[in-house]
Amino acid sequence: MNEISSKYNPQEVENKWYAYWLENNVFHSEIDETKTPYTIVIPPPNVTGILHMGHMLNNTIQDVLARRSKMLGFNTCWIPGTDHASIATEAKVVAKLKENGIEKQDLTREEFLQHAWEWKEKHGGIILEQLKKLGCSCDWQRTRFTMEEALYESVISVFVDLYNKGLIYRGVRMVNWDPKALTALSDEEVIFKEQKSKLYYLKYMIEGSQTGEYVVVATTRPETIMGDTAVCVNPTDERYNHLKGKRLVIPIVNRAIDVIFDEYVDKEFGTGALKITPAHDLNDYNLGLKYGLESINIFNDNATLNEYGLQYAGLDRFECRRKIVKDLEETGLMERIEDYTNKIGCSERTDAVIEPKLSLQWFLRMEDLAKPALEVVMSDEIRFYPSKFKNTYKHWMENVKDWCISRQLWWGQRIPAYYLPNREFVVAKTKEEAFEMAKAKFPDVIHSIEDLKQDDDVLDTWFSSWLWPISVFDGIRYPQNEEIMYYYPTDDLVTAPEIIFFWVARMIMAGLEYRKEIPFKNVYFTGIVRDKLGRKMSKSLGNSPDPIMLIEKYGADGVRMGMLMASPAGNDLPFDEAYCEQGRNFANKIWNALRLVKGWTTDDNEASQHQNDNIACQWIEEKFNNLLLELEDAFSKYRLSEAMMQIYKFVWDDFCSWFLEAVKPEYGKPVSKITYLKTLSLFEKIMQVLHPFMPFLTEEIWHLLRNNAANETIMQSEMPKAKTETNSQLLQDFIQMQEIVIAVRAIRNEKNISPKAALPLFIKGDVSGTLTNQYAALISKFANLSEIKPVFNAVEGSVTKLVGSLELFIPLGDNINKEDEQRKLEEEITYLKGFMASVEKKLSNESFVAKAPQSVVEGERKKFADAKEKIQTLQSRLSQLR
RNA sequence: GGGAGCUUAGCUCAGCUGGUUCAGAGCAUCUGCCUUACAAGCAGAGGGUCAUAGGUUCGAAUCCUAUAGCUCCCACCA
Repeated sequence: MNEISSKYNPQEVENKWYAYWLENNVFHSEIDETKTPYTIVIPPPNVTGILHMGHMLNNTIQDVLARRSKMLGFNTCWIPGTDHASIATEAKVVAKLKENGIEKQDLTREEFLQHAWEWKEKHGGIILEQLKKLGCSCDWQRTRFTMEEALYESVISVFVDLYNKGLIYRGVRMVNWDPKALTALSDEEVIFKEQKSKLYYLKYMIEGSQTGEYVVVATTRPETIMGDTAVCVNPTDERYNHLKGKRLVIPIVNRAIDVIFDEYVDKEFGTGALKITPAHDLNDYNLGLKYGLESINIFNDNATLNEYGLQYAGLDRFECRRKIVKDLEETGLMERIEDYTNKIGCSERTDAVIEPKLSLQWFLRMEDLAKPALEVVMSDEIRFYPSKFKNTYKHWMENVKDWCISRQLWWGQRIPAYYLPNREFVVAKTKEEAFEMAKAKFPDVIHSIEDLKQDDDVLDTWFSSWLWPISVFDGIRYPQNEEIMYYYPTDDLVTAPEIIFFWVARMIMAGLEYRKEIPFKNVYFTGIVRDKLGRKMSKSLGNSPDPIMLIEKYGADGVRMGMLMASPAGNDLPFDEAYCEQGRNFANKIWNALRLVKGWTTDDNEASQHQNDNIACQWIEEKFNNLLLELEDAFSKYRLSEAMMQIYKFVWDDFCSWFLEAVKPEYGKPVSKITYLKTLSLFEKIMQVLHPFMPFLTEEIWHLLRNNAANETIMQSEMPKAKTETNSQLLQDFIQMQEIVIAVRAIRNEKNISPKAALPLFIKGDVSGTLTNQYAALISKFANLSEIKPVFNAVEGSVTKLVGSLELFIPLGDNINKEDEQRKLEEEITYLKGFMASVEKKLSNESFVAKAPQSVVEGERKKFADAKEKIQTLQSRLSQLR
C-alpha cells in the first residue's frame, strides 16, 4: 500500500500501457464471421500536419466509440491514415525548396515529386504518432495513405469510369484561381473575407463628344480596365438614355468600347454604370457570353499583368492598382474615391486573393450523383447528429454545382487523359491502354506511344478522399473482396461540420455510386474548438495550446475528459485548460479510491457482513445499474459528454462519498471479506464503463485490482450489462437516510460543532423505512452520532430540522439561541403558507380540477396536505419555544 | 440577399410528447475543516422574472406570433 503514491502519475502509466496494447495487438481487427463488425474510418489528417485541438476532440470521440463498441462485443476496426493534401503539401514543399534556393519551375515533375516524397517520408505521419499519445486505438496495421499505390489506382479507375459514363467533362469555365499556388480551386476552398477597400469612380469619355461629355463608372478594381470590353447600364435607367448607340473610351487605355443595356445592373449602386471585364469577373463573363463580347485576359497566372497591361505589364495586380489610380488622378480621369467594405474571396490554403480566371478544367457533373445522396440523408438511412445539419445538407444538395476536379499541381493523382498531336485526347488507366485507344481512334495521327502527352494536372484531393471508406478496403479495385464485403458500410463517421460538402456529401455519393450502399450509418458532427474569447483556434492567431504539452501536463486521460466535458455533438467547444485540470483531478480521485481499497485488510474468519455494508452494497449496485441504463441511453443519442458526466458524478458522489465511506472500516480494522470482494468487483465494473473515456488510468487500475494477475486487458473485457428491474424502495430509503445525514451535517456547520464531537439525534415522525437498524447504523456512522432514537414529542433545548415529514432534534442545551431558532421557524412557516396558498388557488379553480388529468390534481392535493401538516408541526414547535 | 440555429445561475450547458426530474448539472463563488484514500481533498451554503412583449391553455422554460441580440451556412452585387 505504501508504495502507491498519493498523486496519480500519468506519464509512466500511459507509455507502459500503450506499448502493451501494441505488443499484444489488441487494436487489430480481422474478419471474423461470428462477430458483427463495427467500423470507423478516421478523417485522414494532412500527412504533413501536426495535431491540433480539433483533432484531439475528433479523435477522442472516435476512440470512445471504438473502445466501447469493442467491449460490447463488436469486432471493432478503426482505420487510421493520412491524406496527401495536394495544395497544402505542395505549398510546403515549394516553400522548403525556395529556402534552399530551388525554384519549382526549375525542376522537372519527377524531380519535384521526389522532393515531395522525401518530405512526406520525413514529416509524414508525425500526426499519427501524436494520436498514439492521445491513446487512440486505431488498427495501425491498416494505416492507409491516399497516395499509396492501391488508393492512387482506385482514384484513377474511378476517374476513367466516370469519364466513360459521361459524368466527367472538360470545359472552359471561370474558375477560382489561386495566383500563389498557381492552381484552380473549388468554390468550397474559397473563403470570403470582409475587407476595407475603396470604390473608384472613373471617367469614361463619350467617343466623339465635342463637349467632353463622359460617364462615370464605379469599380473596386481599376487595374482591370485594360480588360474592359463594354460598359453596361440598366435599360430602364433614364439617366443613360443618351448613351444608346454611343461608344465610350476607356481612360488611359484609350480604347473605345460599346455600351450595352441589361437588367442585371443595379441602378442604385455606384453610378448605375458598370464596366464589363469578361475575363476577370464571373458576372461580367456571363454578360460577355450573352452579348458576344470579347474577353481580354490581362493577367499572367501569378497575377502580374501581361502584354495587354500596356505600360503596366509585369507589375503585380495590386501594385498596378496603386499606379493606375495615381495616373488616373493625375490625368483628371478619376472623379472621386470612396471608402468601401466588401467581401473578397481568398484561398483557404494560401490566403491569396482569388482571381477569377477563365481556364480549361475538368469537371464532374453532380446532379445525378446528388439526388440519391440527398435521399438517404432525408430518409434517415444515414443519421446526422445533431440532425440540424440535415437542413444544411439539403440546401447544398439541391443547389449543387459541377465540381471542378482538376488542380494545376504535381503532388496528387495525375489526370489520366492523354493528348494526341491533333489536340484530341483519350482517357485510360495507363499510357499503354491510352496508346491502344488512340491508335484505334486516330490511326493516322498516332505512331508511337511517345506521341501521347499526359495531362499535367492532378486531381483535387477530395477526389481521393471521397472514396476513403471504400478504398481503404480496396473496394474499388476489387469490389467483391472479403474485407470490403465484411467491413463496409462503416458505422460511425466523426467529423467537422465545415467539411460536410467537401467530404461527407461526396463520400455518400461515391458510396452509392460504387457500392450501391451508404458508406456509413451515423455521422457525428463535432463542434469547433474555440478559445475563451470565442475565437476559433487557429495557427495564425496562435491561440491554440499545444496538445502534446497539454497531455504532458494533465495526462492523456485528463485531456480527453476535458475535451469531452463541454462538447455536446454539434456544439462549439469553448476550450479552457480548467477542463483538463478537472479531468486530471478526476483521475487522481479514482487513484486515491484505489489506494483506500488496496489498503484494506480482510478477516478471513469473519463470515458475516456488517449491516452497514450489506445495505450499502445493495444500494450501490442499484445505483450502478441506473448508471448503466443512463449510459445506454446517452450513447444511443451520441451524447458523449452527458455519458461522461454521469460516470463522473457516480464515481465522485455515489461511489466515493457514500459507498466507500459507508463500508470503510475503522482505522486498523479489517473489512469483511464479502464487502471487500464486492467492492473490488464494483470497482472493476466502474473501470470498464469508464475505460472508453480514460483508457490509461482504467487499464492501470484494472491490473492493480487484480494484482497484475490477469493477462486480459480491460479493453478486451466484456462491458457490464444493465438489468431491467430496479429496487426503487431501496433507493428511496437511502435518499431519506442521506437527507438526514446532510441535515445533521448542516446543523454542525451552522453551529460550528466539530465533526469529531459525537451528537445524539432524536427523530419524530414515521421512521419505519429509515430507522430500521441498518439505516440507523449508517446514519450514525456518516453523521457521527452518539445515539439515535425515535421520539413522540419534541425534545427541549434542541436544534430542529425538517426532513420530509420527519422532525429532527439535536439537543444542544445552552448552545441554542432561541431567537435564532424562532426566526428560522417563522421564516419557514411564512414560505410554506405562501406555497399552500398558491396550491389552494389552483385547486379552487374549477376548470383546473375539471380538465387537468386526475393524477395531477391528486398531486396538488397531496402537496396541499403535506404543507398543511408541516406548518402544524412547525407551529407547535414554535409555541413550545416561546 | 437567402437559409438554419441560439438566448436558462458568474462560466459552460441539460431540460424529450406542456403538469413531482421543473427550475437542474458541472465548474466557479462563499463558509468551516490539514477528519489516517485524496487540499488535485472533505463538509455545508448561496445564486436564475428561463432574452423581451403579446397570444394559446385549467396550466408555458417548453407551443404560436412579433421584437431585440448573437452564431453559423449559402449567395457573383461592381
